[in-house]
Amino acid sequence: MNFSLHHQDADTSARTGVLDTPHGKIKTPVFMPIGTQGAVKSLSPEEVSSIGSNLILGNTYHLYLRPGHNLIENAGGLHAFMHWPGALLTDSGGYQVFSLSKMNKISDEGVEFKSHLDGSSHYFTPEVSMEIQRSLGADIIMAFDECPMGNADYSTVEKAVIRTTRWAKHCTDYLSDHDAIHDWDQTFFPIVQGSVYEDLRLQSAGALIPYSTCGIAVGGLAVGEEKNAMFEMVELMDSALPKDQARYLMGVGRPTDLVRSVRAGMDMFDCVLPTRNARNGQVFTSNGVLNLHNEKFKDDCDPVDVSCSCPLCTQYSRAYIRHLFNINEIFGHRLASLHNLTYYLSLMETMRTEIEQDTFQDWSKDFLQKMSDYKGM
RNA sequence: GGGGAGAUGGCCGAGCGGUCAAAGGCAGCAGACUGUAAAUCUGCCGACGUAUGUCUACGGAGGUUCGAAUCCUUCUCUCCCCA
Repeated sequence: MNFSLHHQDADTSARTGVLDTPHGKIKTPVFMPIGTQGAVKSLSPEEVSSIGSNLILGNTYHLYLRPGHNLIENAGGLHAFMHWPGALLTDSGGYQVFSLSKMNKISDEGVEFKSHLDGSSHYFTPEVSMEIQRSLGADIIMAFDECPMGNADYSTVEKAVIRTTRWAKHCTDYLSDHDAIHDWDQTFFPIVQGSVYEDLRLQSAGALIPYSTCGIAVGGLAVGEEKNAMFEMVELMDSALPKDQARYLMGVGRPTDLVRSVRAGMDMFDCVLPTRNARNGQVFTSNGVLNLHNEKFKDDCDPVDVSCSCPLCTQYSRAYIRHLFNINEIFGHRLASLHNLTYYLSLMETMRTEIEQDTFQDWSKDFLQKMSDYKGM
């Protein structure tokens, strides 16, 4: 796999590029829909593909617990198992160590955790995470990291940085000793930690760059810290990370977060918001966020967003989608998910175009100015 | 005709002398959601008021009591069993 820069914006750190993966070329900046358990919730792979996505996420922790990575390996890998035609990235399970921390015990070697499904005990080390990700066979595999909460104190974060560095070595050692199982290469991305502490971020980046070949991730953000602190870290990473590698800002975010982060030189994003919020009745539009449950849409025969080309906006009214949510019909979840992903993907496409045309500076300023009037964007 | 059970807020349903404007569920209304334990979670939900509060309420009428959704009388209606 390789990453090539295509165009560097003259006025900001924004850039376009191409990630050339064994399962297709990915234009960056890119937003990756999340398919944690081998499915982008409520949607078929064909639908996800049809709205222009060619890189989605899976999750090591969840797929290991259910249905089990051996099954997926025997099925020919996650691409084949879920019938996904595009490229895949699997997260390592590191985030679950954080989000399910009540059930976990972290040591320098790994994490002992209890399954959230049946309480059974399991043990993840960097090696185990790599072993599972070898089985799953994603094009991009993520380092097993420790992701402290946004309000973690300095010494906790420092420990996490040290552990994450050490674990990155364990990951790459395992990978060099164990070839890919499937017929394509897998590319390893380390994950920078350090929370909102500038020196720890720089320390983490410096220690992890040796382990990255064509991409590196920034983790541990959008986990409860101040938004300004988050962007300070993103900007810090812009200067600290190699220009010729893809930068993946993990778990981010809202539409304005994406624009601000692209301005700061980030190339890859993933977030549950478009799909989760869709299922909860909230859609992102060019004119702000809409809660589809709201009574005010009861008789509203306009499309959700006139400027959107998704199936929801081109074929159905606000009154209809509100009705679907009102009666708790899954078709509503599907349409809203398609819409939100379409919104995100088209936002990325717009940014790519604006960067290529060297109009990104003005465009992004206008966009952020307009969206500042809208809560939730 | 005889015997029995019951009527509670939009609906279902608990409560069986004060701590009851009345549990819980549903429906309704609003909000939250950032590497997905999420089709989840939170708040509101008799009326008026921002609120302390005030008023009206547990089928109707009357009564007992300091106090009644809860006890008594009676009326109306519903359901079940036997003829």
